[in-house]
Amino acid sequence: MANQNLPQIQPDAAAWLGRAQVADAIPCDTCPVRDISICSVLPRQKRAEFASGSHGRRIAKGTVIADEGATMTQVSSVVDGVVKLIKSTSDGRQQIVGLAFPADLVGRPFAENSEFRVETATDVALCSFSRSGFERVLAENPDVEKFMLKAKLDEIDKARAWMLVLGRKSAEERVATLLLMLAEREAKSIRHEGRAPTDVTFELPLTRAEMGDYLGLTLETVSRQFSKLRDAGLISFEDHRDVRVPSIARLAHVAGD
Amino acid sequence: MANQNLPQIQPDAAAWLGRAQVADAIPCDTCPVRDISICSVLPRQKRAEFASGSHGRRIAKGTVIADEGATMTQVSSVVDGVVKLIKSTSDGRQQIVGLAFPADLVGRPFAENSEFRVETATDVALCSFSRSGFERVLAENPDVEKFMLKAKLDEIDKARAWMLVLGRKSAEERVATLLLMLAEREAKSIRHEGRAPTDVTFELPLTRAEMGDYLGLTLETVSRQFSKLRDAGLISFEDHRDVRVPSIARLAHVAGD
DNA sequence: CGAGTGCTTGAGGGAAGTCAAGATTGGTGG
DNA sequence: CCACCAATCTTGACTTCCCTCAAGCACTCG
Repeated sequence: MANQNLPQIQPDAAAWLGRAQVADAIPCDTCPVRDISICSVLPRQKRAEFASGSHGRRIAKGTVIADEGATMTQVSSVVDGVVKLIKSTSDGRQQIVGLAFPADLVGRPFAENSEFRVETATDVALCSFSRSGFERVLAENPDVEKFMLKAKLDEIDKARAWMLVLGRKSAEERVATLLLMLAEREAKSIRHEGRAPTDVTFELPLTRAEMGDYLGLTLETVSRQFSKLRDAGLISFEDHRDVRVPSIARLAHVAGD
Repeated sequence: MANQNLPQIQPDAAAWLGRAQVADAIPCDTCPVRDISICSVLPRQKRAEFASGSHGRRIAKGTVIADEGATMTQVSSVVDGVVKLIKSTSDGRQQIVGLAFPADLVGRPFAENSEFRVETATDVALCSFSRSGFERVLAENPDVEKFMLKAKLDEIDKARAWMLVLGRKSAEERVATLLLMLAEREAKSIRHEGRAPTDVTFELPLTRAEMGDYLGLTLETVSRQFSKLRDAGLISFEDHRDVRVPSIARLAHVAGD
Protein backbone atom coordinates (compact mmCIF):
# COMPACT_ATOMS: atom_id res chain seq x y z
CA MET A 1 0.00 0.00 0.00
CA ALA A 2 2.63 2.54 1.00
CA ASN A 3 4.32 1.74 -2.28
CA GLN A 4 5.16 3.88 -5.24
CA ASN A 5 7.63 5.64 -7.13
CA LEU A 6 8.34 8.79 -5.18
CA PRO A 7 8.95 12.17 -6.79
CA GLN A 8 12.33 12.31 -8.44
CA ILE A 9 14.78 15.18 -8.11
CA GLN A 10 14.21 17.79 -10.70
CA PRO A 11 17.11 18.63 -12.95
CA ASP A 12 18.28 22.16 -13.48
CA ALA A 13 16.16 23.35 -16.34
CA ALA A 14 18.27 26.44 -16.90
CA ALA A 15 21.41 24.36 -17.29
CA TRP A 16 19.53 22.04 -19.56
CA LEU A 17 18.33 24.87 -21.73
CA GLY A 18 21.97 25.77 -22.28
CA ARG A 19 22.79 22.39 -23.82
CA ALA A 20 23.68 22.72 -27.45
CA GLN A 21 21.39 20.22 -29.11
CA VAL A 22 18.25 21.68 -27.59
CA ALA A 23 18.96 25.40 -27.64
CA ASP A 24 16.83 25.98 -30.70
CA ALA A 25 13.15 26.63 -30.21
CA ILE A 26 10.55 25.58 -32.79
CA PRO A 27 9.27 28.43 -34.99
CA CYS A 28 5.54 28.68 -35.79
CA ASP A 29 5.88 28.03 -39.50
CA THR A 30 7.54 24.66 -38.99
CA CYS A 31 5.49 23.81 -35.91
CA PRO A 32 4.36 20.19 -36.17
CA VAL A 33 0.98 20.92 -34.60
CA ARG A 34 0.15 24.29 -36.12
CA ASP A 35 -2.86 22.91 -37.99
CA ILE A 36 -4.41 20.87 -35.20
CA SER A 37 -3.57 22.71 -31.98
CA ILE A 38 -5.35 25.75 -30.61
CA CYS A 39 -3.10 27.82 -32.91
CA SER A 40 -5.27 26.73 -35.83
CA VAL A 41 -8.02 29.02 -34.52
CA LEU A 42 -5.84 31.72 -33.01
CA PRO A 43 -5.59 35.07 -34.85
CA ARG A 44 -2.11 35.54 -36.33
CA GLN A 45 -1.15 38.27 -33.88
CA LYS A 46 -2.34 36.31 -30.85
CA ARG A 47 -0.41 33.32 -32.09
CA ALA A 48 2.75 35.37 -32.00
CA GLU A 49 1.93 36.41 -28.45
CA PHE A 50 1.20 32.79 -27.51
CA ALA A 51 4.63 31.75 -28.63
CA SER A 52 5.80 34.92 -26.80
CA GLY A 53 9.29 35.37 -28.15
CA SER A 54 10.20 31.73 -27.65
CA HIS A 55 8.14 29.67 -30.06
CA GLY A 56 8.05 26.11 -28.87
CA ARG A 57 10.32 26.75 -25.94
CA ARG A 58 12.19 23.73 -24.67
CA ILE A 59 11.79 22.18 -21.23
CA ALA A 60 13.92 19.35 -19.86
CA LYS A 61 12.56 15.92 -19.01
CA GLY A 62 11.68 15.68 -15.34
CA THR A 63 10.85 19.37 -14.90
CA VAL A 64 7.95 20.15 -12.58
CA ILE A 65 5.86 22.84 -14.28
CA ALA A 66 3.40 23.15 -11.39
CA ASP A 67 2.91 21.41 -8.07
CA GLU A 68 -0.36 19.96 -6.84
CA GLY A 69 -2.25 22.77 -5.13
CA ALA A 70 0.23 25.42 -6.22
CA THR A 71 -0.50 28.51 -8.28
CA MET A 72 -0.25 27.97 -12.01
CA THR A 73 0.04 31.14 -14.02
CA GLN A 74 0.52 29.69 -17.49
CA VAL A 75 -1.68 27.94 -20.01
CA SER A 76 0.41 26.07 -22.55
CA SER A 77 0.10 24.04 -25.70
CA VAL A 78 2.33 21.02 -25.99
CA VAL A 79 4.31 21.23 -29.23
CA ASP A 80 6.54 18.22 -28.71
CA GLY A 81 7.02 15.57 -26.02
CA VAL A 82 4.79 14.22 -23.27
CA VAL A 83 3.60 15.87 -20.04
CA LYS A 84 2.32 13.96 -16.99
CA LEU A 85 -0.54 15.12 -14.74
CA ILE A 86 -0.09 13.53 -11.32
CA LYS A 87 -2.24 13.35 -8.19
CA SER A 88 -0.93 12.02 -4.87
CA THR A 89 -2.22 10.79 -1.54
CA SER A 90 -0.76 12.25 1.65
CA ASP A 91 1.29 9.09 2.23
CA GLY A 92 3.06 9.33 -1.11
CA ARG A 93 1.11 7.00 -3.38
CA GLN A 94 0.72 8.62 -6.76
CA GLN A 95 -1.41 8.24 -9.84
CA ILE A 96 -0.86 9.73 -13.27
CA VAL A 97 -4.33 11.09 -14.03
CA GLY A 98 -3.59 12.22 -17.54
CA LEU A 99 -0.95 12.54 -20.23
CA ALA A 100 -0.69 15.56 -22.51
CA PHE A 101 0.66 14.87 -26.00
CA PRO A 102 1.49 17.34 -28.80
CA ALA A 103 -1.47 19.67 -29.57
CA ASP A 104 -2.92 19.17 -26.07
CA LEU A 105 -3.32 22.06 -23.65
CA VAL A 106 -1.95 22.02 -20.12
CA GLY A 107 -2.99 24.51 -17.47
CA ARG A 108 -6.32 25.49 -16.01
CA PRO A 109 -8.10 28.70 -17.02
CA PHE A 110 -10.52 30.13 -14.45
CA ALA A 111 -8.73 28.58 -11.49
CA GLU A 112 -5.86 29.89 -9.44
CA ASN A 113 -4.33 26.59 -8.39
CA SER A 114 -3.45 23.39 -10.14
CA GLU A 115 -5.37 20.29 -9.06
CA PHE A 116 -2.34 18.12 -9.82
CA ARG A 117 1.37 18.13 -10.34
CA VAL A 118 2.37 18.86 -13.93
CA GLU A 119 5.69 17.31 -14.88
CA THR A 120 7.46 16.59 -18.14
CA ALA A 121 7.89 12.88 -18.93
CA THR A 122 10.24 13.58 -21.83
CA ASP A 123 12.01 16.64 -23.16
CA VAL A 124 9.16 18.92 -24.15
CA ALA A 125 8.47 21.98 -26.29
CA LEU A 126 5.71 24.37 -25.22
CA CYS A 127 3.95 27.56 -26.29
CA SER A 128 2.46 29.53 -23.41
CA PHE A 129 0.06 32.30 -22.51
CA SER A 130 -0.27 33.79 -19.08
CA ARG A 131 -3.51 32.51 -17.58
CA SER A 132 -5.09 35.96 -17.58
CA GLY A 133 -3.98 36.56 -21.14
CA PHE A 134 -5.44 33.25 -22.17
CA GLU A 135 -8.75 34.03 -20.49
CA ARG A 136 -8.87 37.32 -22.38
CA VAL A 137 -8.28 35.52 -25.67
CA LEU A 138 -11.08 33.12 -24.84
CA ALA A 139 -13.47 35.96 -24.05
CA GLU A 140 -12.63 37.86 -27.23
CA ASN A 141 -12.53 34.97 -29.68
CA PRO A 142 -15.61 32.75 -29.84
CA ASP A 143 -13.81 30.38 -32.21
CA VAL A 144 -11.08 29.83 -29.68
CA GLU A 145 -13.56 29.27 -26.89
CA LYS A 146 -15.46 26.76 -28.99
CA PHE A 147 -12.22 24.97 -29.87
CA MET A 148 -11.32 24.79 -26.20
CA LEU A 149 -14.77 23.52 -25.24
CA LYS A 150 -14.61 20.77 -27.84
CA ALA A 151 -11.10 19.83 -26.77
CA LYS A 152 -12.17 19.61 -23.15
CA LEU A 153 -15.24 17.53 -24.00
CA ASP A 154 -12.92 15.05 -25.73
CA GLU A 155 -10.62 15.11 -22.73
CA ILE A 156 -13.49 14.20 -20.41
CA ASP A 157 -14.40 11.25 -22.62
CA LYS A 158 -10.81 10.05 -22.55
CA ALA A 159 -10.56 10.45 -18.79
CA ARG A 160 -13.77 8.47 -18.32
CA ALA A 161 -12.55 5.75 -20.66
CA TRP A 162 -9.45 5.46 -18.49
CA MET A 163 -11.63 5.01 -15.41
CA LEU A 164 -12.83 1.74 -16.92
CA VAL A 165 -9.20 0.65 -17.25
CA LEU A 166 -8.41 1.52 -13.64
CA GLY A 167 -11.60 0.18 -12.15
CA ARG A 168 -12.17 -3.06 -14.00
CA LYS A 169 -9.29 -4.26 -16.14
CA SER A 170 -6.69 -6.91 -15.25
CA ALA A 171 -2.99 -6.08 -15.20
CA GLU A 172 -2.51 -7.65 -18.62
CA GLU A 173 -5.41 -5.72 -20.12
CA ARG A 174 -4.17 -2.47 -18.60
CA VAL A 175 -0.70 -2.79 -20.06
CA ALA A 176 -2.15 -3.84 -23.41
CA THR A 177 -4.51 -0.86 -23.33
CA LEU A 178 -1.63 1.56 -22.81
CA LEU A 179 0.45 -0.03 -25.56
CA LEU A 180 -2.57 0.03 -27.83
CA MET A 181 -3.12 3.73 -27.20
CA LEU A 182 0.51 4.50 -28.02
CA ALA A 183 0.53 2.21 -31.04
CA GLU A 184 -2.61 3.78 -32.48
CA ARG A 185 -1.20 7.24 -31.92
CA GLU A 186 1.95 6.20 -33.77
CA ALA A 187 -0.01 4.56 -36.58
CA LYS A 188 -2.08 7.68 -37.06
CA SER A 189 0.98 9.92 -37.11
CA ILE A 190 2.62 8.01 -39.96
CA ARG A 191 -0.44 7.54 -42.17
CA HIS A 192 1.07 9.94 -44.71
CA GLU A 193 0.56 8.21 -48.01
CA GLY A 194 -2.46 5.95 -47.88
CA ARG A 195 -3.80 4.23 -44.82
CA ALA A 196 -2.50 3.78 -41.29
CA PRO A 197 -0.16 0.78 -40.83
CA THR A 198 -1.11 -2.19 -38.63
CA ASP A 199 2.51 -2.94 -37.69
CA VAL A 200 4.25 -0.13 -35.78
CA THR A 201 7.44 0.46 -33.85
CA PHE A 202 7.79 3.29 -31.38
CA GLU A 203 9.61 4.54 -28.32
CA LEU A 204 7.86 4.33 -24.96
CA PRO A 205 7.67 7.85 -23.49
CA LEU A 206 7.41 6.48 -19.94
CA THR A 207 9.51 4.34 -17.61
CA ARG A 208 8.07 1.13 -16.12
CA ALA A 209 7.44 3.02 -12.89
CA GLU A 210 5.58 5.80 -14.71
CA MET A 211 3.49 3.29 -16.62
CA GLY A 212 2.66 1.70 -13.27
CA ASP A 213 1.57 5.07 -11.95
CA TYR A 214 -0.62 5.58 -15.00
CA LEU A 215 -2.13 2.10 -14.87
CA GLY A 216 -2.62 1.79 -11.11
CA LEU A 217 -0.03 -1.02 -10.92
CA THR A 218 3.47 -1.49 -9.54
CA LEU A 219 6.47 -1.28 -11.82
CA GLU A 220 7.15 -4.99 -11.24
CA THR A 221 3.70 -5.96 -12.44
CA VAL A 222 4.13 -3.79 -15.53
CA SER A 223 7.45 -5.48 -16.25
CA ARG A 224 5.97 -8.96 -15.81
CA GLN A 225 3.10 -8.17 -18.14
CA PHE A 226 5.53 -6.86 -20.76
CA SER A 227 7.40 -10.16 -20.58
CA LYS A 228 4.14 -12.06 -20.87
CA LEU A 229 3.01 -10.06 -23.92
CA ARG A 230 6.47 -10.54 -25.47
CA ASP A 231 6.34 -14.32 -24.89
CA ALA A 232 2.87 -14.38 -26.44
CA GLY A 233 4.26 -12.66 -29.54
CA LEU A 234 2.08 -9.59 -29.16
CA ILE A 235 5.03 -7.23 -28.83
CA SER A 236 8.79 -7.38 -29.26
CA PHE A 237 11.62 -5.22 -27.99
CA GLU A 238 14.64 -3.59 -29.57
CA ASP A 239 15.69 -2.43 -26.15
CA HIS A 240 13.65 -1.64 -23.05
CA ARG A 241 12.31 1.56 -24.57
CA ASP A 242 11.62 0.61 -28.16
CA VAL A 243 8.64 -1.64 -28.80
CA ARG A 244 7.27 -3.20 -31.93
CA VAL A 245 3.60 -4.08 -32.19
CA PRO A 246 3.26 -6.45 -35.15
CA SER A 247 -0.53 -6.47 -35.09
CA ILE A 248 -2.50 -3.65 -33.55
CA ALA A 249 -5.69 -5.69 -33.94
CA ARG A 250 -4.34 -8.62 -31.94
CA LEU A 251 -3.18 -6.25 -29.22
CA ALA A 252 -6.61 -4.61 -29.15
CA HIS A 253 -8.13 -8.00 -28.53
CA VAL A 254 -5.99 -8.50 -25.42
CA ALA A 255 -6.74 -4.96 -24.25
CA GLY A 256 -10.31 -5.90 -23.49
CA ASP A 257 -13.13 -3.42 -23.97
CA MET B 1 -13.02 -11.30 -13.47
CA ALA B 2 -16.17 -11.98 -15.47
CA ASN B 3 -18.09 -10.60 -12.57
CA GLN B 4 -20.47 -7.71 -12.29
CA ASN B 5 -23.86 -6.51 -11.93
CA LEU B 6 -25.48 -6.89 -15.29
CA PRO B 7 -27.94 -4.41 -16.75
CA GLN B 8 -31.30 -4.65 -15.09
CA ILE B 9 -34.62 -4.69 -16.94
CA GLN B 10 -35.81 -1.22 -17.59
CA PRO B 11 -39.21 -0.37 -16.14
CA ASP B 12 -41.96 1.10 -18.23
CA ALA B 13 -41.36 4.81 -18.02
CA ALA B 14 -44.73 5.68 -19.51
CA ALA B 15 -46.53 3.65 -16.88
CA TRP B 16 -44.34 5.20 -14.25
CA LEU B 17 -45.11 8.70 -15.46
CA GLY B 18 -48.76 7.90 -14.95
CA ARG B 19 -48.29 7.24 -11.25
CA ALA B 20 -50.04 9.84 -9.17
CA GLN B 21 -47.30 11.04 -6.89
CA VAL B 22 -44.91 11.82 -9.71
CA ALA B 23 -47.19 13.16 -12.40
CA ASP B 24 -46.32 16.76 -11.65
CA ALA B 25 -43.31 18.27 -13.33
CA ILE B 26 -41.22 20.96 -11.64
CA PRO B 27 -41.92 24.50 -12.89
CA CYS B 28 -38.99 26.90 -13.50
CA ASP B 29 -39.88 29.33 -10.76
CA THR B 30 -39.69 26.71 -8.03
CA CYS B 31 -36.80 24.84 -9.66
CA PRO B 32 -34.28 23.94 -6.96
CA VAL B 33 -31.31 24.53 -9.26
CA ARG B 34 -32.47 27.59 -11.20
CA ASP B 35 -29.70 29.78 -9.74
CA ILE B 36 -26.79 27.40 -10.17
CA SER B 37 -27.56 25.35 -13.26
CA ILE B 38 -27.05 26.43 -16.84
CA CYS B 39 -30.47 28.14 -16.57
CA SER B 40 -28.82 30.88 -14.54
CA VAL B 41 -27.15 32.11 -17.73
CA LEU B 42 -29.86 31.16 -20.21
CA PRO B 43 -32.01 33.97 -21.66
CA ARG B 44 -35.58 33.81 -20.33
CA GLN B 45 -37.03 32.69 -23.65
CA LYS B 46 -34.41 29.99 -24.17
CA ARG B 47 -35.04 28.76 -20.67
CA ALA B 48 -38.66 28.18 -21.55
CA GLU B 49 -37.57 26.26 -24.62
CA PHE B 50 -35.09 24.24 -22.54
CA ALA B 51 -37.86 23.12 -20.25
CA SER B 52 -39.83 22.59 -23.50
CA GLY B 53 -43.38 22.32 -22.23
CA SER B 54 -42.42 19.88 -19.48
CA HIS B 55 -40.27 21.75 -17.01
CA GLY B 56 -38.35 19.28 -14.95
CA ARG B 57 -39.89 16.27 -16.62
CA ARG B 58 -39.86 13.10 -14.57
CA ILE B 59 -38.01 9.93 -15.46
CA ALA B 60 -38.27 6.64 -13.55
CA LYS B 61 -35.37 5.06 -11.71
CA GLY B 62 -33.60 2.50 -13.89
CA THR B 63 -34.42 4.18 -17.20
CA VAL B 64 -31.72 4.02 -19.86
CA ILE B 65 -31.51 7.47 -21.45
CA ALA B 66 -28.82 6.47 -23.96
CA ASP B 67 -26.82 3.34 -24.66
CA GLU B 68 -23.05 3.18 -25.03
CA GLY B 69 -22.27 3.94 -28.65
CA ALA B 70 -25.86 4.86 -29.49
CA THR B 71 -27.09 8.17 -30.86
CA MET B 72 -27.97 10.71 -28.20
CA THR B 73 -30.12 13.56 -29.42
CA GLN B 74 -30.71 15.40 -26.16
CA VAL B 75 -28.64 17.55 -23.86
CA SER B 76 -30.24 17.76 -20.43
CA SER B 77 -29.81 19.44 -17.10
CA VAL B 78 -30.47 17.31 -14.04
CA VAL B 79 -33.05 19.03 -11.84
CA ASP B 80 -33.52 16.29 -9.27
CA GLY B 81 -32.10 12.81 -8.68
CA VAL B 82 -28.91 11.08 -9.78
CA VAL B 83 -27.84 9.84 -13.23
CA LYS B 84 -25.15 7.20 -13.84
CA LEU B 85 -22.65 7.24 -16.72
CA ILE B 86 -21.51 3.68 -17.38
CA LYS B 87 -18.82 2.13 -19.56
CA SER B 88 -18.57 -1.63 -20.15
CA THR B 89 -16.11 -4.18 -21.42
CA SER B 90 -17.24 -6.66 -24.05
CA ASP B 91 -17.47 -9.44 -21.47
CA GLY B 92 -19.90 -7.52 -19.28
CA ARG B 93 -17.75 -5.94 -16.61
CA GLN B 94 -18.94 -2.41 -16.02
CA GLN B 95 -17.67 0.76 -14.43
CA ILE B 96 -19.63 3.84 -13.47
CA VAL B 97 -17.43 6.58 -14.89
CA GLY B 98 -19.42 9.49 -13.56
CA LEU B 99 -22.48 10.53 -11.62
CA ALA B 100 -24.59 13.53 -12.57
CA PHE B 101 -26.29 15.33 -9.68
CA PRO B 102 -28.78 18.23 -9.76
CA ALA B 103 -27.45 21.17 -11.81
CA ASP B 104 -25.14 18.89 -13.81
CA LEU B 105 -25.49 18.49 -17.56
CA VAL B 106 -25.80 15.11 -19.27
CA GLY B 107 -25.38 14.65 -22.99
CA ARG B 108 -22.61 15.42 -25.40
CA PRO B 109 -22.74 18.45 -27.72
CA PHE B 110 -20.65 18.17 -30.92
CA ALA B 111 -20.81 14.37 -31.01
CA GLU B 112 -23.37 12.09 -32.53
CA ASN B 113 -22.98 9.12 -30.23
CA SER B 114 -22.72 8.66 -26.51
CA GLU B 115 -19.43 7.29 -25.19
CA PHE B 116 -21.25 5.56 -22.33
CA ARG B 117 -24.59 4.31 -21.17
CA VAL B 118 -26.63 6.97 -19.41
CA GLU B 119 -29.05 5.54 -16.85
CA THR B 120 -31.03 6.97 -13.97
CA ALA B 121 -29.94 5.72 -10.54
CA THR B 122 -32.99 7.23 -8.83
CA ASP B 123 -36.19 8.83 -9.99
CA VAL B 124 -34.97 11.90 -11.85
CA ALA B 125 -36.27 15.23 -13.15
CA LEU B 126 -34.69 16.69 -16.28
CA CYS B 127 -34.85 19.73 -18.55
CA SER B 128 -33.74 19.04 -22.12
CA PHE B 129 -32.69 20.65 -25.36
CA SER B 130 -32.24 18.80 -28.61
CA ARG B 131 -28.52 18.54 -29.25
CA SER B 132 -28.70 20.78 -32.32
CA GLY B 133 -30.79 23.31 -30.42
CA PHE B 134 -28.29 23.29 -27.60
CA GLU B 135 -25.38 23.79 -29.98
CA ARG B 136 -27.20 26.79 -31.45
CA VAL B 137 -27.70 28.28 -28.00
CA LEU B 138 -24.01 27.82 -27.30
CA ALA B 139 -23.04 29.55 -30.54
CA GLU B 140 -25.37 32.49 -29.95
CA ASN B 141 -24.75 33.06 -26.25
CA PRO B 142 -21.13 33.55 -25.18
CA ASP B 143 -22.19 33.53 -21.53
CA VAL B 144 -23.70 30.10 -21.92
CA GLU B 145 -20.64 28.79 -23.71
CA LYS B 146 -18.40 30.15 -20.99
CA PHE B 147 -20.60 28.60 -18.32
CA MET B 148 -20.41 25.28 -20.10
CA LEU B 149 -16.64 25.48 -20.51
CA LYS B 150 -16.17 26.21 -16.81
CA ALA B 151 -18.53 23.38 -15.87
CA LYS B 152 -16.63 20.95 -18.08
CA LEU B 153 -13.27 22.06 -16.69
CA ASP B 154 -14.58 21.27 -13.20
CA GLU B 155 -15.87 17.93 -14.45
CA ILE B 156 -12.42 17.02 -15.78
CA ASP B 157 -10.86 17.83 -12.43
CA LYS B 158 -13.40 15.63 -10.68
CA ALA B 159 -12.90 12.78 -13.12
CA ARG B 160 -9.14 12.97 -12.62
CA ALA B 161 -9.54 13.02 -8.85
CA TRP B 162 -11.57 9.84 -9.15
CA MET B 163 -8.75 8.22 -11.11
CA LEU B 164 -6.62 8.47 -7.98
CA VAL B 165 -9.36 6.64 -6.08
CA LEU B 166 -9.56 3.86 -8.66
CA GLY B 167 -5.85 3.53 -9.24
CA ARG B 168 -4.37 3.79 -5.78
CA LYS B 169 -6.84 3.63 -2.92
CA SER B 170 -7.68 0.60 -0.74
CA ALA B 171 -11.24 -0.71 -0.55
CA GLU B 172 -11.78 1.01 2.79
CA GLU B 173 -10.50 4.32 1.46
CA ARG B 174 -12.64 4.04 -1.65
CA VAL B 175 -15.85 3.46 0.28
CA ALA B 176 -14.95 6.25 2.70
CA THR B 177 -14.21 8.58 -0.23
CA LEU B 178 -17.65 7.96 -1.73
CA LEU B 179 -19.40 8.45 1.60
CA LEU B 180 -17.38 11.59 2.16
CA MET B 181 -18.39 12.99 -1.20
CA LEU B 182 -22.06 12.35 -0.48
CA ALA B 183 -21.79 13.66 3.08
CA GLU B 184 -20.13 16.88 1.95
CA ARG B 185 -22.75 17.36 -0.73
CA GLU B 186 -25.45 16.90 1.90
CA ALA B 187 -23.73 19.24 4.35
CA LYS B 188 -23.43 21.93 1.72
CA SER B 189 -27.09 21.58 0.73
CA ILE B 190 -28.33 22.21 4.27
CA ARG B 191 -26.05 25.09 5.20
CA HIS B 192 -29.06 27.43 5.17
CA GLU B 193 -28.62 29.45 8.30
CA GLY B 194 -24.98 29.74 9.25
CA ARG B 195 -22.31 27.17 8.49
CA ALA B 196 -22.39 23.64 7.10
CA PRO B 197 -22.94 20.93 9.72
CA THR B 198 -20.29 18.32 10.54
CA ASP B 199 -22.85 15.62 11.41
CA VAL B 200 -25.11 14.62 8.53
CA THR B 201 -27.67 11.95 7.70
CA PHE B 202 -28.63 11.15 4.13
CA GLU B 203 -30.00 8.51 1.80
CA LEU B 204 -27.58 6.59 -0.39
CA PRO B 205 -28.61 7.12 -4.01
CA LEU B 206 -26.92 3.87 -5.10
CA THR B 207 -27.21 0.17 -4.30
CA ARG B 208 -24.18 -1.75 -3.02
CA ALA B 209 -23.70 -3.15 -6.51
CA GLU B 210 -23.77 0.33 -8.04
CA MET B 211 -21.33 1.63 -5.47
CA GLY B 212 -19.09 -1.30 -6.38
CA ASP B 213 -19.33 -0.33 -10.03
CA TYR B 214 -18.41 3.24 -9.17
CA LEU B 215 -15.53 2.27 -6.90
CA GLY B 216 -14.05 -0.57 -8.95
CA LEU B 217 -14.98 -3.12 -6.27
CA THR B 218 -17.46 -5.99 -5.89
CA LEU B 219 -20.69 -5.48 -4.03
CA GLU B 220 -19.51 -7.90 -1.33
CA THR B 221 -16.40 -5.84 -0.67
CA VAL B 222 -18.48 -2.66 -0.46
CA SER B 223 -20.77 -4.35 2.06
CA ARG B 224 -17.84 -5.58 4.15
CA GLN B 225 -16.28 -2.14 4.23
CA PHE B 226 -19.59 -0.61 5.30
CA SER B 227 -19.70 -3.04 8.21
CA LYS B 228 -16.12 -2.20 9.08
CA LEU B 229 -16.79 1.55 9.05
CA ARG B 230 -19.92 0.99 11.13
CA ASP B 231 -18.00 -1.08 13.70
CA ALA B 232 -15.37 1.64 13.84
CA GLY B 233 -18.08 4.19 14.63
CA LEU B 234 -17.46 6.26 11.52
CA ILE B 235 -20.97 5.72 10.19
CA SER B 236 -24.25 4.29 11.43
CA PHE B 237 -27.35 3.00 9.67
CA GLU B 238 -31.05 3.60 10.02
CA ASP B 239 -31.62 0.96 7.37
CA HIS B 240 -29.47 -0.15 4.45
CA ARG B 241 -30.10 3.07 2.56
CA ASP B 242 -29.96 5.74 5.25
CA VAL B 243 -26.55 6.57 6.65
CA ARG B 244 -25.45 8.92 9.36
CA VAL B 245 -21.95 10.36 9.35
CA PRO B 246 -21.32 11.76 12.84
CA SER B 247 -18.03 13.40 11.92
CA ILE B 248 -17.19 14.35 8.37
CA ALA B 249 -13.65 15.19 9.44
CA ARG B 250 -13.02 11.72 10.87
CA LEU B 251 -14.40 10.16 7.70
CA ALA B 252 -12.17 12.37 5.58
CA HIS B 253 -9.18 11.06 7.49
CA VAL B 254 -10.05 7.47 6.57
CA ALA B 255 -10.70 8.46 2.96
CA GLY B 256 -7.00 9.03 2.38
CA ASP B 257 -5.70 11.83 0.18
C1' DC C 1 35.54 1.22 -13.45
C1' DG C 2 32.22 2.15 -9.90
C1' DA C 3 27.77 4.34 -8.92
C1' DG C 4 23.29 5.22 -10.31
C1' DT C 5 19.16 4.28 -12.66
C1' DG C 6 16.05 1.39 -14.82
C1' DC C 7 14.57 -3.28 -15.69
C1' DT C 8 13.67 -8.27 -14.87
C1' DT C 9 12.61 -12.25 -12.27
C1' DG C 10 11.55 -15.04 -8.13
C1' DA C 11 9.34 -16.23 -3.63
C1' DG C 12 5.92 -15.34 -0.37
C1' DG C 13 1.97 -12.88 1.56
C1' DG C 14 -2.23 -10.29 1.74
C1' DA C 15 -6.21 -7.68 -0.01
C1' DA C 16 -9.94 -8.22 -2.67
C1' DG C 17 -12.53 -11.46 -5.70
C1' DT C 18 -15.49 -15.63 -6.11
C1' DC C 19 -18.82 -18.74 -4.63
C1' DA C 20 -22.37 -19.79 -1.52
C1' DA C 21 -25.88 -19.55 2.12
C1' DG C 22 -29.05 -16.80 4.71
C1' DA C 23 -31.16 -12.56 6.41
C1' DT C 24 -33.77 -8.38 5.39
C1' DT C 25 -36.50 -5.46 2.80
C1' DG C 26 -40.03 -3.82 -0.32
C1' DG C 27 -43.48 -4.39 -3.65
C1' DT C 28 -47.65 -7.00 -5.32
C1' DG C 29 -51.60 -9.41 -5.31
C1' DG C 30 -54.84 -12.22 -2.93
C1' DC D 1 -53.82 -6.48 5.89
C1' DC D 2 -50.98 -10.07 5.26
C1' DA D 3 -48.31 -13.47 2.65
C1' DC D 4 -45.26 -14.24 -0.82
C1' DC D 5 -41.61 -13.29 -4.07
C1' DA D 6 -37.86 -10.86 -5.91
C1' DA D 7 -34.31 -7.84 -5.01
C1' DT D 8 -30.89 -6.34 -2.01
C1' DC D 9 -27.68 -6.96 1.56
C1' DT D 10 -24.59 -9.46 4.89
C1' DT D 11 -21.37 -12.80 6.24
C1' DG D 12 -18.36 -16.85 5.76
C1' DA D 13 -14.90 -19.88 3.45
C1' DC D 14 -11.80 -20.33 -0.05
C1' DT D 15 -9.03 -18.70 -4.09
C1' DT D 16 -6.44 -15.73 -6.92
C1' DC D 17 -4.17 -11.83 -8.62
C1' DC D 18 -1.25 -8.44 -7.65
C1' DC D 19 1.86 -6.33 -4.17
C1' DT D 20 6.04 -6.57 -1.38
C1' DC D 21 10.56 -7.62 -0.67
C1' DA D 22 14.74 -9.09 -2.55
C1' DA D 23 18.46 -10.19 -5.69
C1' DG D 24 20.75 -9.60 -9.87
C1' DC D 25 21.45 -7.76 -14.69
C1' DA D 26 22.13 -4.00 -18.29
C1' DC D 27 23.21 0.43 -19.60
C1' DT D 28 24.84 5.21 -18.97
C1' DC D 29 27.60 8.65 -17.16
C1' DG D 30 31.06 10.63 -14.35
